[in-house]
Amino acid sequence: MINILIAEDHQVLIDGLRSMLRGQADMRVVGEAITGPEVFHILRRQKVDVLLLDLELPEMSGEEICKELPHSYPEVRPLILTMHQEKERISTLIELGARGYLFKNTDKDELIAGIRAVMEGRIFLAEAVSETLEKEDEPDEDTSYLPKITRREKQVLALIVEGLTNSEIASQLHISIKTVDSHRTNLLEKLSARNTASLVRIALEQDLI
Amino acid sequence: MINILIAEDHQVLIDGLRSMLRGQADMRVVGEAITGPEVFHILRRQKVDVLLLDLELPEMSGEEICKELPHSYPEVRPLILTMHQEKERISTLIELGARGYLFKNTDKDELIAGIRAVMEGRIFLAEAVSETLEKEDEPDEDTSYLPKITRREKQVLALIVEGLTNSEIASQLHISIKTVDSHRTNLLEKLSARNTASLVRIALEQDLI
DNA sequence: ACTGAATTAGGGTTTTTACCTGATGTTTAG
DNA sequence: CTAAACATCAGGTAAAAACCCTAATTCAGT
Repeated sequence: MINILIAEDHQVLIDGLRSMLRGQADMRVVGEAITGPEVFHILRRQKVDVLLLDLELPEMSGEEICKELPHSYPEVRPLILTMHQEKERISTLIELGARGYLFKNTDKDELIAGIRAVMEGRIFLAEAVSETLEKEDEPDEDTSYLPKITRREKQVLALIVEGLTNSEIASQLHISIKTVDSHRTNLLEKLSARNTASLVRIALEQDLI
Repeated sequence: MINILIAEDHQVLIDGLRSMLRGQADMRVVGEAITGPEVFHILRRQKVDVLLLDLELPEMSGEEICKELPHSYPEVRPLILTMHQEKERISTLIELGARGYLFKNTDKDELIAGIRAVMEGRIFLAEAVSETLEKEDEPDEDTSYLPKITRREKQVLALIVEGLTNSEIASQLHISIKTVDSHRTNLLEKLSARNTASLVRIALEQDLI
């Protein structure tokens, strides 16, 4: 018997998952947690094999929960269930101990397959995830690949995003305005930005600060 | 018999809704649409009383669907089902013809009550929505209140964030560079930004685009 | 010790942004 | 209907950013 805990704050989703699992004789939903702390509250008194985990729970992020789990409950296999497909987060979560990654547009078959896979100790990624991750390996052809920003450039970039001018950044870092200008030019080049506006947008979107 | 069409692109949600409606003898799910155009495709050949509508469908926004519905299918009552509670959008959607507004953390009772209410011609708002709307009246206390950005300013802001210069924005919107400059100045003032960089940061942080 | 990247910095020019004052027609909400 | 808010545009100025070229020093890795 596979004991499943659903960690999800939307009742409709919970019902959807329960309904998908209803037909499986060897699977049992042993609880529902709608906040992060509740997950641990239930784990304390209930044997759980697979944790279906929504990443956007109140009070505690999915990352935090995954980070905590291996210490206290190493036998629980977290299976991430999320709305968005950000390739950045996927690898992070797998490193933190997540055993699978599914989207909320998954169907019954994929959900069941995912649960069985993580029970057998394998890592299960939804089809869409695999596609996303594969693209990471290829050195990329024409699409914007991530250029390496240096330490200093990162500092300058952070101050630009905060709204400081070149002269303000110069005095803050005790360097010349011309140097800041150089870093700025290099940042524009590396991030393929046409001006400050797109530079800031890209920095925030790619989480480079 | 109440004929219900589910417009939702996440299979788990669809199953959740179906499962919640299963017990109701007088309700019948007559179809599932996972994109905007599909909604109209099904409406063409199927009598529908209540449309359970997710706002984030592919290919067509919830607003667009609500705007189209009254013309072609005035008998269909749209019941919005969404993740986020943005008070701005709620009133807009009600004006566009939405008959109800529910969140995805709604429970079975509220969903059923909502469907019956809109069938009887009433407007049904989830509890959480009513609370949100009430707060609109209060002029806010000390917290950073949101300055109202006008339609035009929003357009200009979006183009700034995309990295366009004033002259590019001017030709795109068919107005003078000086006018774009005015809008830009007003945006800086309204959002308390000191320059383009902070303007873009604030716009993205506050999700004003 | 050599190499390459990183950091630093200068001069000079053009483009863009920021800010000022003022003005006029249109839209909207009370 | 009427005032307020919005959208439009002008001239002018100063500051900032963007782009050009060049080049010295430092620092890490082979």
